[in-house]
Amino acid sequence: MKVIYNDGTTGVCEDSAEKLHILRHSAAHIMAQAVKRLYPCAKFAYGPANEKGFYYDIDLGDIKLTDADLVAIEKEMKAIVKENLPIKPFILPRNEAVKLMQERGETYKVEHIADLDETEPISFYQQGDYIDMCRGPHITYTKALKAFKITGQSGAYWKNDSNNKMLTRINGTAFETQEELDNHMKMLEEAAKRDHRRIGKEMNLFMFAEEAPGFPFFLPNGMAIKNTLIDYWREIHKRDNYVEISTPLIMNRHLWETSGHWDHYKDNMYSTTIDDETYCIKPMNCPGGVMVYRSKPHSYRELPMRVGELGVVHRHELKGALHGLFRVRCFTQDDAHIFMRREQITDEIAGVVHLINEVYNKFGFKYYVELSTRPENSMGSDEDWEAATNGLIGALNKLNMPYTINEGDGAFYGPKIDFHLEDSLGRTWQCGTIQLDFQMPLNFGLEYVDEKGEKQRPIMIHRVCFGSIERFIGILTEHFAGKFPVWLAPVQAKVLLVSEKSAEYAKKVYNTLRDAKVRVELDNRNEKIGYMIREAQTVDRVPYMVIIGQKEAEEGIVSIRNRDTAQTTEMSLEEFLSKITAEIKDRV
RNA sequence: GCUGAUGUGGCGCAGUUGGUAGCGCAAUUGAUUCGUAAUCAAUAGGUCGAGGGUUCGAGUCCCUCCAUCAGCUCCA
Repeated sequence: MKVIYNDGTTGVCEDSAEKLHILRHSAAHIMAQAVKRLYPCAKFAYGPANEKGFYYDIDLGDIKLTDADLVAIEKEMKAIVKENLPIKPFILPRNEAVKLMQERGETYKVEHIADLDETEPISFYQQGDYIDMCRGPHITYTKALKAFKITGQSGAYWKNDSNNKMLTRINGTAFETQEELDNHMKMLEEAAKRDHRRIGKEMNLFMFAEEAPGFPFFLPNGMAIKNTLIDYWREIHKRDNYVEISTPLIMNRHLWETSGHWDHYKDNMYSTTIDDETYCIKPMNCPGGVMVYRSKPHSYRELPMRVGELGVVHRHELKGALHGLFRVRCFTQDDAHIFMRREQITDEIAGVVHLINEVYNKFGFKYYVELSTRPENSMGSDEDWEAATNGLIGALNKLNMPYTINEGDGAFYGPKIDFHLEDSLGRTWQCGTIQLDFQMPLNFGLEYVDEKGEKQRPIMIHRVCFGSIERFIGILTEHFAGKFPVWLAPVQAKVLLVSEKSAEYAKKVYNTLRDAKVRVELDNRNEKIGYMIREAQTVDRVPYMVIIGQKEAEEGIVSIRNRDTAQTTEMSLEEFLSKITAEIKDRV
């Protein structure tokens, strides 16, 4: 693909990712040109390419765009492409650049120039009468943009700051060929079919009600998944020498002042008044865990103490942020707090990283790791923050774990390692996190007695694997498109009755499976077998359909239809029982 | 919280310029006893998100709230 740079030279771009990025960036310009033609008052802010496509943030004054307007903009873009305008760069010294943008009423660009390096000259790209301040490079003619689509509009703050004015963001995407664009649109449709909110409704996993926005109700099927995950969690934690506790949901304000949450997290905490005193509903489990530690003296011999808690927390999230199980106001953290000595930091963090890695591999998730450093509004000394941050970096380096740094995104009490899982739409969600904390032990005066009989202050790790069990179930639902592996499936086997003549045998098969603790259901309705299979396959997504008719009853066997292969296999009931129970036990 | 959109029986949807709510699936009942992705028929089910207003008359028009969706911001 031929591209032009801001010094006017041209070149050929071979790298496919880079090509796509340039193409999309040029698409953003062409869209802006189309918007300017239709809405001369438009002022442009930022208009970059991203991994999904491109967007442009535009100030349209009081104009509100409708879907029809977006269609018109897309049509105008096609016209610009057809005109095949040459795209030409030019460079201006700073003062002339400001002047040009002022003349054209581009106040956001003027503000942008003020943010740029003062010594650098400023480059512009022009196509027809449209001029955009831009670093480039771009395609050389508008006709090189062959496949694009406007995908929607939304609001976006100028410079992504909620204190600033909200602009109109028009989103689009572009590809090198129409075929790639079509495939992309098809992929989005497929992803929408996997939406956990839709599947959760179909499979009766969970529900929401207007009376409790953001607070999920778990239905029997969803509860089966939740409990199965918890069983798994308890098993691996017990193996790794964790103990488990449970602490109160509601504790008084004084505690939250001590922990620092009152100062740093007040706006997100629900509270209530009991006997004229303010009590808070816990948004985090750590103070509870700390109180358990503090309840008696500890020897260095007890450390590290790994204390787990499946804690239900409530946080008042902004209503616009709520999103199915991905973002709720009440969720269960698979939390644990590790109390340890300074020299145990690296080993303990490494142990947690191993555990989280094991859990994610179990489900076949892709993930990446981020290190978040000290935020602006935080507590503690610089030395402690530096020591804590170096502790995390040391452990990551020791494990050769690649990571990126997220500056200033740590918790208010310490830096953290975040694990981000990718969902079916390519969005990433923070799940696991490991936070190193020197503050909470200080605030609560935690101690242990060392080998010399002297009192020392322990260091604390806060960590979760699933993060939020609710969010994790949402991600699992989309990951598997509702076709959960046998061990997780809410209904693991469904007995389907061909005709009432074999009802007695079907009941026996059902009871045998049920007695072996298989999550089994019996469909003995007067329906044709095809009808029952269709429902078990497409709605319930049951891994094994156990078909029982006269043949099976007479021969004392079962016919097993596999959800994933659609193949039917005949076998003895004992054989099926040992197969399915082994799969459940081995968690496959 | 911000920008834009949406809100009709359990679910998915239709309802033309305001005239008193319909369809498919599911449910219930009856018939059928039928072997691998939908058997036929009948029945029942809705104060059209909530509250105000305009009108002789509002699911349709106006206002205010609530919830949801796409994003922004924020976060597990």
